[in-house]
Amino acid sequence: MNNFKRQFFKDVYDVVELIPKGRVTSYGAIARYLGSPGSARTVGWAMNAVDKTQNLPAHRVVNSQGVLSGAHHFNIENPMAVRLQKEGIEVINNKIKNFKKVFWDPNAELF
DNA sequence: TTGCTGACGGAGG
DNA sequence: ACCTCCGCCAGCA
Repeated sequence: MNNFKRQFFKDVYDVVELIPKGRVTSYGAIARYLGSPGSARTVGWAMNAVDKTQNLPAHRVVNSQGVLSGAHHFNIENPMAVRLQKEGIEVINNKIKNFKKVFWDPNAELF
């Protein structure tokens, strides 16, 4: 059980690392890919636990609406929105424009 | 153990 | 487009 949790976290990080530059995915998509469609919040929790120590593109993970719901967890000097815009993603009012186009679904791209 | 919180998601109104 | 409610799973006091 405890081992399962470890694996779940590890898988989350692995999937996040696989997100291509200029693309984004959602917490729910990751959770679903890992076989726990109801664990979207846990995915967010995992991100919060790792972003301080690891170098993970957590800015490429948003909610299902394309909103940067976790932007306030990033360093003010290096905001989530700016990081995304540097990768060519349009962010307007804390929300990703053309979300469907830049959306990267691990369930479809991976297998 | 209980209850509250939260980087969520979907269904309704 | 906006707001609410409910289900979900860990962490924490």
